[in-house]
Amino acid sequence: MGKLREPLSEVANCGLPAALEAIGERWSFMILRGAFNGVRHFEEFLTEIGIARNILANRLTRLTEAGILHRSPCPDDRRRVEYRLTPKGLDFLTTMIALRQWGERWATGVPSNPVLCDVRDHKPILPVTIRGHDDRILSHMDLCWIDASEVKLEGRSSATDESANVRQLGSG
Amino acid sequence: MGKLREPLSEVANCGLPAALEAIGERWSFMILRGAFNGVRHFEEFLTEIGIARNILANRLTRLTEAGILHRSPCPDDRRRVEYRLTPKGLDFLTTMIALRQWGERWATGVPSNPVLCDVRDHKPILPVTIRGHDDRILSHMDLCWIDASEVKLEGRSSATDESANVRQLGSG
DNA sequence: TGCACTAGGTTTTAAGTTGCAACTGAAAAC
DNA sequence: GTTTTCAGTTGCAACTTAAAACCTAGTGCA
Repeated sequence: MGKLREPLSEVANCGLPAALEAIGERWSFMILRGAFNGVRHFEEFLTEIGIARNILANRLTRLTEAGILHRSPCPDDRRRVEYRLTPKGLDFLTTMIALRQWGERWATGVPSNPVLCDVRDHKPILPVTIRGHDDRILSHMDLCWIDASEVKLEGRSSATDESANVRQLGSG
Repeated sequence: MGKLREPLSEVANCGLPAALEAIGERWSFMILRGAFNGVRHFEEFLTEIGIARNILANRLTRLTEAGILHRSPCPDDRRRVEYRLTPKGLDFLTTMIALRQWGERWATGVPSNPVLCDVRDHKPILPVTIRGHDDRILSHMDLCWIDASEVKLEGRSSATDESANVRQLGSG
């Protein structure tokens, strides 16, 4: 298979292009959502998310190649194949929940059911947030880009040293 | 423009399909990344992320229609158009950071520079996580789906009441 | 053993999408 | 008033997607 598509600009070392290369295609999120809900088999994905057969086969192959799903033949029924989330796949949950919550916050009239809860207390989870080193919740106003060579790791905040390589984020 | 694509399965009231309808296309994440980094104009996006002209025009229109970007003509130069993130767009940052961090954690040899930091102390932000009502960090093992009618809102955890509508998440 | 059926794919073909390059039209610069 | 710039649009070829038919190994059952 040839490749017309450019590999989503490698400029600025950033995990985004890499991530999008793995899961950026239509349906990939939905397939992973299925996987998180216990869907494991081809025909099950097929009916669960209403995707075309050939596309599903292709996406499962790609997600497997990307190390997000693990493909293993079932020992008891050798026609069947089991797709399971790898650690990398499981680690994707945070992103998926963040996206889902965003969709719910801004979609019109989505009552959202069932609700994702803590098994311990059966209370809904908090909205996913960005947190500072001190666990403070940060908005885009509180963020900046700093050159890797200049980040303060554990040292005490040495006042407001005006560094050249600090860029504010987002719109003013 | 006709539409062959199905609207990503509305089964299970979930914000994901809604979210993907808005930003699920190739390039949309990259365009938003640009926007968060202060990119505002057509030609700027064009050179910054290496997208085709017609595709960019199409995506900017769609993101604007989805209420994620706001399009306004520049008062000082009436040829120019300014695209800015709306509150909905700004709220997408959490998801983008989560995806980016995931990409960085699992990509091979991405040193990640510059680093996203807290403007206050110049220390790197924490990895984005899922938190319970009590702010505990939760993994997929700690999560379950509960029917909206049965979620505990503020009440004391009434022991481990074995409810019928509780479904464990992810693989066992 | 033979036959129907299932699971998980491929193949085929039409329809839709993407990417490049060339073009447009209005506003600014010179 | 000619050239340049900005933000698009158009035309076309290459590619991807979707739907339906087909394929193949493995099961269930008589």
